[in-house]
Amino acid sequence: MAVKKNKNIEFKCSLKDVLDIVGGKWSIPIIYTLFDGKKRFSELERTIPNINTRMLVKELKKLEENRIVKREAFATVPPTVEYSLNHKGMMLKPIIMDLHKWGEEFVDQ
Amino acid sequence: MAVKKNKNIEFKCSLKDVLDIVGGKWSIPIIYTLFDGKKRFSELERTIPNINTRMLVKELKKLEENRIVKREAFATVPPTVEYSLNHKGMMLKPIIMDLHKWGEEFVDQ
DNA sequence: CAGAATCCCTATCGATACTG
DNA sequence: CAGTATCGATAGGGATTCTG
Repeated sequence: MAVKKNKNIEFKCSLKDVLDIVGGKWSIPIIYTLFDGKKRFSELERTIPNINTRMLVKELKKLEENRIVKREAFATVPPTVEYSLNHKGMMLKPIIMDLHKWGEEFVDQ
Repeated sequence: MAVKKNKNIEFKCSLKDVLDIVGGKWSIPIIYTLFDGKKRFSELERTIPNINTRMLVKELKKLEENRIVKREAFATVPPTVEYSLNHKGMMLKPIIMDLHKWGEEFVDQ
C-alpha cells in the first residue's frame, strides 16, 4: 500500500494510512453524523457539537479528497451544498459502531 | 463518561472518549504490535518504525493509565520492563483488524 | 448559505543528550 | 535497558471577520 501524506516509512500494514484519513479530531464525528443520511453544510455545523466553520470545511475537503464523502453543490441563491457518504465511507459504519460499543463497554472500567 | 440523555449525545461522547484513548499517532501502532504478545521496551522501540523514545514512553504511559496495556518491571540489572495488552486492549483486536481490512480494500481506490 | 481569509495559540512531535 | 530532561519545530486547531 502506498504511503501518502506521511513521510514516515509505512507501518507494517496500512493502518497508518487509515489513521491519516480517519484519525483526526473531527473526521469520525462527521462520518458518524452522515450515517444518518445526506446533510447540508449548516446542518452538519449545527449537529456536531463544538466544531467550527474552518474545521468543518477542512475536514469535509479532506474526506472528499479521500472519496469518503460526496459533495453536491446546487446553484441556488443562497447556495445549497449537500454532503453524503459514498460506498467507501459507508463501509466504515460497522467499524465505528464496534468502536463505540468497545467504548461503552470498557472506557469507564 | 458522559451522562446518557439520548442515543445521539451518548454516542458522541463515548466516541470522543474512545478517540482520546486510541486516536493518537502512536497508540494503534503500539497496540497492534502488542497483539503479537508481550514485548520489552526496546523491542517495541525496534519494532515500530520511526517512533522515538519520548513518544513511546508517553504513549505507553497513557495506555497504561487507560488500562489497555499492562506494565511489568523486574528489578534486574540492567532493568527489564515488559508490556502486554490486558483484556480491554485485546478486545480492540477485531476492530483494529477490521480497520486494517477497510484500509486494504478502500484506501487506494 | 457555504465557505475563504486571517491571526494566533498550544499540543504534539522529534532530536538529542543524559542517567540509575 | 528503560527511561528523563530539554529544547526547538510545526501542524492542528480555534475565534473571528468577510464575501459571492
